[in-house]
Amino acid sequence: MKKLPDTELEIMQVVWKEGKVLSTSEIKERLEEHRPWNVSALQTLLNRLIDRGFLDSYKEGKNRFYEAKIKEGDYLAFENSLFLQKVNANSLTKLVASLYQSNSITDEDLDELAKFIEEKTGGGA
Amino acid sequence: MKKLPDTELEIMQVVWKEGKVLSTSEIKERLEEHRPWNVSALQTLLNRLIDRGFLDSYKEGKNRFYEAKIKEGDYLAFENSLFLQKVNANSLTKLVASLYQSNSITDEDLDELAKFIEEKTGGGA
DNA sequence: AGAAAACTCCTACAAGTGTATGATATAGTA
DNA sequence: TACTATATCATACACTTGTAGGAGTTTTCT
Repeated sequence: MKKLPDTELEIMQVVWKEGKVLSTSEIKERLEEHRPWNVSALQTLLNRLIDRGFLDSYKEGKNRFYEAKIKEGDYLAFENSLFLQKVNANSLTKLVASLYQSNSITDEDLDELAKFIEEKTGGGA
Repeated sequence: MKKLPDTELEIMQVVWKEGKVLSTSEIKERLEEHRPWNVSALQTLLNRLIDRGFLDSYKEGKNRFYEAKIKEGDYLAFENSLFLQKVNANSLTKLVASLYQSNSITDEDLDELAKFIEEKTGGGA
């Protein structure tokens, strides 16, 4: 697997979120909740995602439809793990400390995370 | 600030780690602890880092020396925060859960993180 | 000084990424 | 069928990123 370029990831996030087959214009609509998109540019990116094996597509009449071939969880596992390694020297605490010190996360985020950790490791005593 | 390309980040990590002014060949040596580097390619990247404002340089005789102009912590804050937002929809727990499920981190990593959280929030009761 | 060695600088180029124009195809409608 | 609206497709192009060759400089050594 390879890291997706920013714009292609944006598209995959829409497809993953909807969780079903989408037409080009449906994808465009969802994407435009965030920023304007040129249809042809979108087409190019969709084709690249097919080449990468992230999407499948078929045509029905006038429209082309797309569906995810790679699971969101699988891709996130890949990209998150790569990021931790490349940027934070594989140190989870370093990453969270950096986020906390720069106020990118709040005490509430830490509380929520603490609960998750408790669930995962607390039972093993 | 802008996200650094992979190779430029590799270089900055060496400069940050050493924590002092380094010559081209010193940087090359450190980099080559991981993989081979072509000197000219390295020069190009160093120049790009100067253009971006990440490095300063001066020449002394035959050699050129480089020093960091941006602090590691400042850059990490930027990149970590951006990554959390773009890839994990700003959910810290989602990020950590993904790392844990894919075995990219261990129970020990979670324990260490739990201690960090305790330090930061535990005292505020 | 002259030759050799070490290092830098200029330039180039292929692949990847973001963006868009114009041509073509399909569907609906008078 | 001819017209129109809508969508796709092919192609292109500039900018970014990764990589490297070769010319030019400065130092070193004899």
